[in-house]
Amino acid sequence: MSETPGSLHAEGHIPVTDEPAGVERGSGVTLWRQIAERIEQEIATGARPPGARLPVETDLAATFGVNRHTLRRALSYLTERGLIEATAGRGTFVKEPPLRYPIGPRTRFSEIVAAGGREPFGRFLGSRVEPADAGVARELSLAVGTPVLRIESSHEADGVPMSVGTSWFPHARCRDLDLVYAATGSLTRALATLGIADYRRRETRLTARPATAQESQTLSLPPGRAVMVLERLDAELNGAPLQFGRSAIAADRVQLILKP
Amino acid sequence: MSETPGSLHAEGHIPVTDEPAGVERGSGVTLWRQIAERIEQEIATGARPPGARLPVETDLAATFGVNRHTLRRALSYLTERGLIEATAGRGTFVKEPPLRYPIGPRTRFSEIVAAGGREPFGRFLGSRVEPADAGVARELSLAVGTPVLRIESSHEADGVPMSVGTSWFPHARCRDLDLVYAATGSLTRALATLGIADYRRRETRLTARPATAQESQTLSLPPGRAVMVLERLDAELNGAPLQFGRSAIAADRVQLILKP
DNA sequence: ATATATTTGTTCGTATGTATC
DNA sequence: GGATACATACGAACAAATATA
Repeated sequence: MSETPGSLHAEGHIPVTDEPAGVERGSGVTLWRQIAERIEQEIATGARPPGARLPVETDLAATFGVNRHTLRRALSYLTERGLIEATAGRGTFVKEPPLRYPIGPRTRFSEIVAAGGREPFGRFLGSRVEPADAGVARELSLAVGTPVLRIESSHEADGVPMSVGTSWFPHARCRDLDLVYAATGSLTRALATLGIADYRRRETRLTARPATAQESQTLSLPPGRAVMVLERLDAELNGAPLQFGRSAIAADRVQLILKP
Repeated sequence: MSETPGSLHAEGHIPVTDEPAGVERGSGVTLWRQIAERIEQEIATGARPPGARLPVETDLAATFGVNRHTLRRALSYLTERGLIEATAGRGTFVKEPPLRYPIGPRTRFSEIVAAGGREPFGRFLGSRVEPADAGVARELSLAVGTPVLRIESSHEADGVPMSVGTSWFPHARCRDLDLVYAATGSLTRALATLGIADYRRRETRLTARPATAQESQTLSLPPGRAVMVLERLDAELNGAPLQFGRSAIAADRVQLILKP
C-alpha cells in the first residue's frame, strides 16, 4: 500500500518517492495492470508504432519505478493479448497490427451447422502424427497415447480468414490422409480415397473465449476479440469415431444461424 | 538447471535430491510446464474431479519440490485454459464442466438445467412497455412503434449466473406477462397463464464478443471474458411470433450442444 | 459481530540459464 | 567468445479476500 512498510502519507500529500511514469501505489489497481494499460495506450496512440522495440526490461522497470518481475507481469499480459512479442536475446517488439480486413456485416454461416461441416475445410496448414492426449483420446474413444493424425487448417471466405482449427483422426484408420488432403484441399475427397465414402456428425458443441495471441495473428483479429470455439465429433456409419475437430471462428465476422 | 549452484550431476546419475512428484530438472522442459501437464492429467483422469479443491499453493509447491512462484506459474496457465479457478482466501478448485445446453426447437432453460441435476432459476430484473424499434418490429413481424413488452432477466443454475438478456413480446398478446414471470421466475409458467401452453423455436442466431462491463458485473465474470450472444425467435404453434430475445451467455460456464 | 487464521495475490530481491547479435 | 536481453527459478514479505473460531 505505502512506499515503505509503516510509512503512510495522507490523501493529497505529495509522496516523497516521485512516481516517474504515473504508476500510483495504493490506488487499488495493481502496479502491473497500470503499467500494462499505459503501454497498451502508448501502442494504441502510435507513440510506440508497430515493429518498434521496447526498452529493455531492466530499463522499463526503472522508468516505472518497479521491480523487473512486476514489469514482466505487465509484458506477459500484453504478450498473451498479442500486442507485443518478446524474443530472448533480441528484445521486445510491438507487433504488427493484425487487422487487415475491414469489419463488415457478419457472414451468416448456417452451412457450417446445416451441412455438418462436411464441405472442404479450406487451407491446409500442416499435419503431424502424435500420441492422443486425454481429451482427444476420450473423444475418439481411444486409449491415451494411441497415435492420432493431427491436421491444422483454416477456412476463408472471399480471402478473409473466418476460422482456424485442428482435427484429429485415428492414425490407424487414416494413414496419409493429410497428404491427399493437402493435395486436393478437400477432406471429403481425401476420406474417399480411404474408402470412407460417408460419415455423419455425432455432436457439435459451441462455446467462446477471447482469442489467443496466435489466433489473433492467423485470423487478423485485434487483440482481445472473441472467438467461437466449435467442437465437432464425426463418426463413420458403423459408429466408429472418425474425426474430432476444434475450430476457432472469428466471432466478429461470423454469425451462426441455426434453423430448427 | 542444477539443484545447487555449481553442482552438476551427470546424465543417468540419480540426483541427490529426489524428485518426489516426477518433476525432472534439466530435462529441457520447464518445471512449471511439467507441473501444469501433470495436474491437467490428474484432472483429465478424474483423480481430481470437478469441484475438488487443490492443496494450498505452499503444499503443492512442496510436493513438487519447487518454489511457490514456479507452482503459481503452472496454476496460472491452467487458469487461463479454464481448468481451474482460484479465489483468494478460499482456495483453488477444479472447475465444474460447462453446462451442456442443447439447442433445439423446444429449448427450455429450466428443463435443461433440471435435467443436469441442477437448480434452475430465472431472475426477473425489470420490464417496461415500449414502442417496437425497427429491429424488434422486423423480428416479431409487427409495425414499427407497436407496443411491445420488454423484459430483462437473468438465468442461474445452482445460484451461478449463466446468462443475462432482453426479450420482447407483442404487448397485445402478452399483457401482464411480466407480473407473472416476476412472481414465478418461470417464463414457461407465465406464458401458460396466458393460454400459451407451447411454443417453438423458429430461429437461433449465434455470435460472440467480449463481455461489457455491465455484463461482467451481472454475470460475475472477470473483465475481458467472452460471452456468446444468442438471438432467438420463438413462435406460437400457429406460427405467430411470440418472443424475440437477445441473451449474453457466460461462455465459460455454458456449452451449447447442437444435436445433429 | 469480532477477531484470528488461512489462502491466494502482489511486490521486491537475487541468481542463473539460454538465445541472439 | 563475449555482451546483451529475455526466461526460469528460488527466497522473503506483506496485502487482500475469505473462512472460521
